[in-house]
Amino acid sequence: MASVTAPVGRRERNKQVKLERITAAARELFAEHGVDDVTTQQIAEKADIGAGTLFLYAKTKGELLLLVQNSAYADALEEGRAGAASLPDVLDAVTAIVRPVVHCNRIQIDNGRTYLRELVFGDPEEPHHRDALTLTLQTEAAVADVLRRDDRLGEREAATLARVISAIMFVTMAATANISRTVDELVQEIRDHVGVLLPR
Amino acid sequence: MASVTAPVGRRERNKQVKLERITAAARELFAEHGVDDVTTQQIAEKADIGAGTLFLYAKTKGELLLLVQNSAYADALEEGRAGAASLPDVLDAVTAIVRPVVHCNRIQIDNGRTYLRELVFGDPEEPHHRDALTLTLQTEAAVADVLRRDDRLGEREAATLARVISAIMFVTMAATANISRTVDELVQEIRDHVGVLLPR
DNA sequence: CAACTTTACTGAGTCGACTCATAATTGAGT
DNA sequence: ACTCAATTATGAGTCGACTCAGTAAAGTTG
Repeated sequence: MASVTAPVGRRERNKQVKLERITAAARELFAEHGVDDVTTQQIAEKADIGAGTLFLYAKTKGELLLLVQNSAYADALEEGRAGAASLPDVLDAVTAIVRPVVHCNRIQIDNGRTYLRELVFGDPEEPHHRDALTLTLQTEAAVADVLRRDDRLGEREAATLARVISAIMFVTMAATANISRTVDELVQEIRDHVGVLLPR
Repeated sequence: MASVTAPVGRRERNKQVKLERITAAARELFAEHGVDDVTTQQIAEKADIGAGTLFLYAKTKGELLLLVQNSAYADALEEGRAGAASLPDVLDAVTAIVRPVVHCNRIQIDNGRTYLRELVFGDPEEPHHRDALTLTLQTEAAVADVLRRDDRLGEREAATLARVISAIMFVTMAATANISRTVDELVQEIRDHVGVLLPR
């Protein structure tokens, strides 16, 4: 998990600890039962905090899901970057980034759907929401890095193509938000589209 | 308003009447106060039915919004088709269809956002949901009809281009779901994109 | 360290979407 | 007209997300 925050007084440290307890509790419960079948009370109980305290760390249950998925997403992106580094073929390398990202949004299909819904329609001013958008851009940047290896692609072409791939990932996941598809099927579908777009 | 249902016994007629009362009540209240500031109780009261009865006509409050917006959407599409018929220029004609459709999803910006959210993430098996998807396809068909006037565009080209325009409308509205933009600004933006795509 | 300010925590309470057991209403069969 | 079996309506009740007034824990100052 990629932590970004800085430590200071006891207050800050306590806050950090609680945030992590909440994240862990929510992640486990969401993964096991699905977002809709977990109450905020249960999460609070598991995290050993008061029911109201939860809402000091995430304004809504939806934001809480963003919080949880973000931490999984950050891990997935790291994994994808590492995998891509050792793959010479550009299409393989892009796929290596795509797979874990798709995977972490499909641990529970309904959770993935709810996550995307929050991402698109939640309040973009909320901190966890901003984090989510940042991760999206970081994914795009990772893809662009891979694309730049192909010297037929200039800086601009790589950036645009990366955004297009990012859009395809998003649309593929959103369009299937209600449908049971395996991660492999989704990844293959995205890979096919990307294959068409890359220079031959 | 484009009604589709057939009349039969008293039972069916009563049902129809109630559905219309509900739709009218919800439409007024949503338009005046916004979806989030209207309770299902208020709607039931205004429609003069029991609180539970509402949920026999729409499984969730979200479905209720689809029900309402669909009837406005159907009107808007009719208006757009009529307007397009008298405009010789293809770009103007497409814009004539686009404008009322965008408009009816922006009467209240939050309603538009909630509508799109339901459309993408709601249960596609629900009847009102299917109606909404049908309207989207009908809009696409109306655009395709206009495009076919240009004889440089074959049947396939017109169909594909119509879908692309439909996608642009959707994405433009979704991407600005959280942002205050006037209808005119959105329409202009869409028109610009379409202008680029049409053959010159 | 005592007095005081600021920040964080708490859980009982609110509010509203949705359910469900019960009661009407309808239409078919006789 | 009179069963009787659907079908439809009802509203009190449930359940859970979120709030808020009161309390506790840091931090700060002299």
